[in-house]
Amino acid sequence: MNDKIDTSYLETLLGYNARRASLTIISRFIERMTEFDLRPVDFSVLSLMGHNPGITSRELCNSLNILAPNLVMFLKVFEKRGLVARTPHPTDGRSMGLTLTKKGQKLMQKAEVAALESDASAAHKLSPSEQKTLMRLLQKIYKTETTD
Amino acid sequence: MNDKIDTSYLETLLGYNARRASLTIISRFIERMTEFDLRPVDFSVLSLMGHNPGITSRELCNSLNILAPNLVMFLKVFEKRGLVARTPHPTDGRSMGLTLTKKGQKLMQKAEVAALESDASAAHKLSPSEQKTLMRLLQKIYKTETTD
DNA sequence: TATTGTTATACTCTATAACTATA
DNA sequence: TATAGTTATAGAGTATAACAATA
Repeated sequence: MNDKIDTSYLETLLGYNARRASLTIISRFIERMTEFDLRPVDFSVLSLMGHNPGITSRELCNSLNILAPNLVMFLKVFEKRGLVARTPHPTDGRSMGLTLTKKGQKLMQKAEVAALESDASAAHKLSPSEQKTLMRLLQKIYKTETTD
Repeated sequence: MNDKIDTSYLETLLGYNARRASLTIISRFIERMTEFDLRPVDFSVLSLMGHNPGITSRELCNSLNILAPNLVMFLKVFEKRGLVARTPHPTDGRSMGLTLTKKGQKLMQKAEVAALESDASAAHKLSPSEQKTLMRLLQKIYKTETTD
């Protein structure tokens, strides 16, 4: 299609390659998650909640680089869908402890399996050892960064 | 900071790692490009134009996954800044051939050097061979995809 | 009839300022 | 005073529909 267009310079850039690969993986992920009516952010928030029962909004925001005002809306929708329960924090009266409901847990169980399947299909051209290497190198990049 | 939050599951997902790494690299890139008043999209468009003189809007859109209506605005700004010249296409009266002006060329020469520097600094924790491997694996992922 | 480029517009995502209640 | 959560809103980024000019 773009036969005669030379993209060789852009392909020498790490940022270009990372963004293209990231978009490829995520667009596949988005498609896969429509079944559960979850966007990538929704998935991350709910997954973190499932693995960290009682987590607070602030902790979610810090971990996922989400701004507080934006999280509020997400949580409202989750509550309306019956996926999340908010219970008063035992010691801090300002905070709310967030947990998945039974319904939320059942949904995320299936969604997390689907997520791994989506990953596997996006990386199907890579050998298991290449996939491991890729994950390691990616983490090496973003984990060396200060969060803010 | 997020000491007690368990993100281990998310870190097993390729998509999560790719997105986090991609954001790390790109936020650094964005910062570096403020000097030239270029966003990542601007850089990609102008770079592709520099390496493919006479490229058309449609070709840019296809190569970079940009929608035509959005490109129009970018090009207007580029023209106003004196970075891009539009000349009638030799054979197709509908198309316009896009080229960098002298000013655009000088800007992109410096910007492309800065881009490579930004990349290098984002990947400073990776050895040269690791960087090469990372690029290869990323390309393997998005190049196996059909563009549309 | 199909395609390039364009206009206008809508929608989503992300960001900022200001408020409340608790600490 | 500082922080957690909330409200309202603004901005950037991305998407859709419809049109004129040319093929």
